[in-house]
Amino acid sequence: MSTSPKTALLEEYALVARALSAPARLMLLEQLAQGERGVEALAEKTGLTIANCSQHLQQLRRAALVTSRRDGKAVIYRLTDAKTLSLMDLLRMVAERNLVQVERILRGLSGDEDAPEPVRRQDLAARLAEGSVTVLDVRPADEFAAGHIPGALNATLAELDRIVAVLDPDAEIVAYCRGPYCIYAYQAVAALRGHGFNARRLEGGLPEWREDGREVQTITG
Amino acid sequence: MSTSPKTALLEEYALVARALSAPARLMLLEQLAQGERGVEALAEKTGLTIANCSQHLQQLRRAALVTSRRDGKAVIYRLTDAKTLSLMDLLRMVAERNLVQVERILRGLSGDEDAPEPVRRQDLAARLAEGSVTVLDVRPADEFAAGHIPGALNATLAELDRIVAVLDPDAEIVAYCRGPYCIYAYQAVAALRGHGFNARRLEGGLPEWREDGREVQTITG
DNA sequence: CTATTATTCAAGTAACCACTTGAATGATAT
DNA sequence: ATATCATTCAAGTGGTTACTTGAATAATAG
Repeated sequence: MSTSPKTALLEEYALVARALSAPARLMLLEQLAQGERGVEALAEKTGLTIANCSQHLQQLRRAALVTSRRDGKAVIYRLTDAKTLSLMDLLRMVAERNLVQVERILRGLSGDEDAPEPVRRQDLAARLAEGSVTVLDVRPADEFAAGHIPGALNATLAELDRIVAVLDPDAEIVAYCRGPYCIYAYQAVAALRGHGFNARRLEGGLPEWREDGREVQTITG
Repeated sequence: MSTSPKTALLEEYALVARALSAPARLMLLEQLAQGERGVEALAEKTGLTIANCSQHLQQLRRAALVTSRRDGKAVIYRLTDAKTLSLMDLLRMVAERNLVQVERILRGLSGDEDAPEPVRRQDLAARLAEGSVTVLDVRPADEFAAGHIPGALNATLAELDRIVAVLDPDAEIVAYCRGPYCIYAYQAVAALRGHGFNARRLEGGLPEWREDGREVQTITG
């Protein structure tokens, strides 16, 4: 108890920030934003070793950004609450707004010229209701199965050619992926526009869609 | 360019979080929330050496959380925009909501028993208009002079006795300080209640009051 | 130009963090 | 109980960060 309460408080706040200060942990949070997961699944998705993944998760837990529960032999992690998502989002907004490098990277992803405005979720919902749009989910099949926007097609970037072959060339396409941290949708839109399609990106991803309270479709295997 | 764009992006986001992950830098941001400052003034307020302070400020600048301009020989720093404040605030909210330690520290500051609800800013504004409340600014005199809530008294914690002597024992007192990161108001309220006063804390501090667009009084020396 | 003042840079040290490896724990099934 | 599986712990290594010290830059005053 040699430290003042002021320093003690600041150290706790700093702990939360430090938890967000490693790319590996941001990747984990992005995965968890899709839904709760076990350690092994997270390790596989992020490419971390299991021990390393576990240690990162414990840091996130210490910062109260995630919570865990036991399910048999497995330990299942999930985001503590929506505030965790807000924090990640604000982090991204500050970075995108103020860091030149970020803009350059994002511009590079979009094919460096005309980046069409992203489609807002409420607009997509309206267009979906009238059936005037094709929705493309650019995530791996297992994540698609666990929940996707109703009526969406599914194809990873590698599988885009398959989709291109069957799409109506005049269709308006809206692509989405895991969320604002995920770049699949950027790349898919760039590729589709390269094929001459009228493609745009959805603002946010599935977690945000869910957060809005909108309908989600699942495939039970 | 051996790293993928995905990793590059996450590293930029992580950079912003890392900038927030040291207590010294949070202290600097709290000071800057009061208004722009030069390096020396910041170093003195935070107790850092000048060189160390300068280096921390450069990290904050790299993360685009603060901006600097030259004014003669001095370099003046300020928060880049209101988003920086939002980030700090969200950080604090996550920490307060979910970290047991934080609650314990805050409870300790308030004299560990009955912590009265803080007064909301709009409520204080209304009460001020009808003159039914005494406002106490618990910051150092120079910060008080640079801007305070109109009609507020000023006393640091060390000077509280002076104020206690002249206050109407029946007065309702609202204390505030630098903002949510600052604990002076907590401590002042605890001390005043120890003296039998009806004292409460203002939610937020002067930066938040200003952010609301409310009137601020200054003393030009 | 030289001196002065405010800030930044550069180099060095101690502490800390990410990641790896291999062993230990905890829950379940046999 | 024993075996098995998922996760966590513990120890070690390389790289990074915070802070200190002393020198270097940049703007102004004389």
